[in-house]
Amino acid sequence: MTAIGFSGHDHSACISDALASAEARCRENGWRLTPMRRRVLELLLSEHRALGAYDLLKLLSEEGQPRQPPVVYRALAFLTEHGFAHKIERLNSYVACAHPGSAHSPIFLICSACDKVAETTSPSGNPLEAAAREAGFAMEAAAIEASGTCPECRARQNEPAE
Amino acid sequence: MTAIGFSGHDHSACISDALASAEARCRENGWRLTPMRRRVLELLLSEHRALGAYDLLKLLSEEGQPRQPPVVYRALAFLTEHGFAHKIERLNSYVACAHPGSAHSPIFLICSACDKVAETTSPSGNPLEAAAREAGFAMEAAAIEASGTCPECRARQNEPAE
DNA sequence: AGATAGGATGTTATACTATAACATGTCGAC
DNA sequence: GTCGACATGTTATAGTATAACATCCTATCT
Repeated sequence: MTAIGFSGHDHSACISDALASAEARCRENGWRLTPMRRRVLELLLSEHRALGAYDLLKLLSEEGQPRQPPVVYRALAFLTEHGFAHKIERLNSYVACAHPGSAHSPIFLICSACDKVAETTSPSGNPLEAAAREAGFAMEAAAIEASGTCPECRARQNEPAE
Repeated sequence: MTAIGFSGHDHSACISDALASAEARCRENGWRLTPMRRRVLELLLSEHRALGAYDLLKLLSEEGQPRQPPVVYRALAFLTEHGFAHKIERLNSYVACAHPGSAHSPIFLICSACDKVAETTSPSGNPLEAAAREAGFAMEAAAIEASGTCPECRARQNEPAE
């Protein structure tokens, strides 16, 4: 599995796939992908970037009636609960899931230069499992977040030109 | 390296070791472990539990003059910057570092039943490194946090008695 | 069609987390 | 002893999140 987010993918397909997958999974499970929830997911999908709840709120407000925080928090709760989005704790913000449908313990690579967030998974099984087992700890959920510089921003820094 | 925090260690030694280590490292590096900073570290060390900034603020206030948020946030900034404490992003709170002195990318095991936090490290090198390298990502910092149930709380749940 | 029950959204208010900005104090180097 | 650097005190405010209650929508049963 490879990191999705920094470059080299057809992003419009990425969006439509994710939406189609979300619709299918909701239909199968009897969840309701309401217009509000769908719209928030679309906004999150529009870029591989983490958006804060209040960023989303602003975008939603610009589209019509003013919205209140609970509206977007509720949509985010639905999306994260069912694996359509993830919260990036370090940024207090949210990204669409890049691997919808598959159960996974994601690893996020957060570029501090351009704010893009790539989602990948551990190549060699989940390392936490080993650490948790050793400690006798029953793991339920995990968040792995790394900050750094993405390939594109590194290239940009090396040929700074001006 | 084993997980420190859930049980089976001499906690008073744990506290005095950490304080001594912090003092030594500050002396070596010319950092100032002021009374305020030292006190916040002591409070964090008093249990292997994550404390919020406002919890600390309350404890400090009870000890004397009322304190304002920046006081504790500044102490926390100093402690985290120099590796004496870590922030637990999922909880918006802070723990004393259980492995002071050694450079490390910690893994936190957070018990959702008793709120204790154990700090351990990956047994087999850092898995993020591999994922990051594969993505061409230059990693600077990482946070690995797992939620679940600690051994003691699991035992308690299994023999619930009454 | 009407009644009803569950869940989704609207709305107000407020709690919790964090920092900006500026004043004041402390301590060591010169 | 004064100067500069750093630490702390203080006020105000920004940013993140949720409680609580009202309303509405939709699916189902009769």
